[in-house]
Amino acid sequence: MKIKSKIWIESKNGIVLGEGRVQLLKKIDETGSLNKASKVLNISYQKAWRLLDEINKAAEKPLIESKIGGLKGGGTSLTPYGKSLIVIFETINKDCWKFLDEQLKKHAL
Amino acid sequence: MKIKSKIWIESKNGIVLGEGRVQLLKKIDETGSLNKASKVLNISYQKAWRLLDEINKAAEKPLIESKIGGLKGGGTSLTPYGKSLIVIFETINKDCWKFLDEQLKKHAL
DNA sequence: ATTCGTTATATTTACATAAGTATAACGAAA
DNA sequence: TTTCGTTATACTTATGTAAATATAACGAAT
Repeated sequence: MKIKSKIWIESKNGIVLGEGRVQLLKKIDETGSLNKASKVLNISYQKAWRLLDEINKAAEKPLIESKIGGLKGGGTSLTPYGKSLIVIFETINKDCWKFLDEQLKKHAL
Repeated sequence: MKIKSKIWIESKNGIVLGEGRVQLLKKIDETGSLNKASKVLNISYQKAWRLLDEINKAAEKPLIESKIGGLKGGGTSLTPYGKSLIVIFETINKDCWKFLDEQLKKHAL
């Protein structure tokens, strides 16, 4: 018997961060490109783009910046706000898992 | 900005309890019947039955007891173990929500 | 102007999950 | 033994979500 959880952060305009979105943003930060990030994560570019679009619509301040065109075609990068939000999300997520494991033990399951 | 979560309890044989399963079990406890519970919850009997089947396969000890036939056609009821598990689940779930709200405040979001 | 790799978007197709339909099995009581 | 409301199960049909396909837009450098 084990306890599992999923957490997400949302505003009145939709979901800002969940596990999948954080994973995507981290890969964008690593690669500098939404296109490359989607390939590494093995999801379609369209799905990745839609996720980013939803994040943008839900967030109060921009988490990412996109550039279109140019020699390298463009690219996507994280804002300092975006980076800090990711760290906070992952911290809370880990702490939540720890909390739940403790609760399960406490109730003797 | 608010933080949300879903938790569930699983064994090596599948998911024992989640929010939907707990809701179903509680309605079974109220009505004494899987059929009635499914109608109250506005889900098909087949879906409700499948959920119960998965619970039975996943659980180490039975959470429910079913009777087929008889004057009233039969019925489904919760075992003491099932009832206690529901209480534990709901307690942990509420405590988890509280914990997450605190974490969000702590990180100033 | 052309090239290039990217972002941005619409449209179609596939698939997994839920819903709907149908039917058998059961057993206590009249 | 017939009736009744239930559990149990298979099979078909929708439906919503993801994937696939296609294409436009962009702009720095050559």
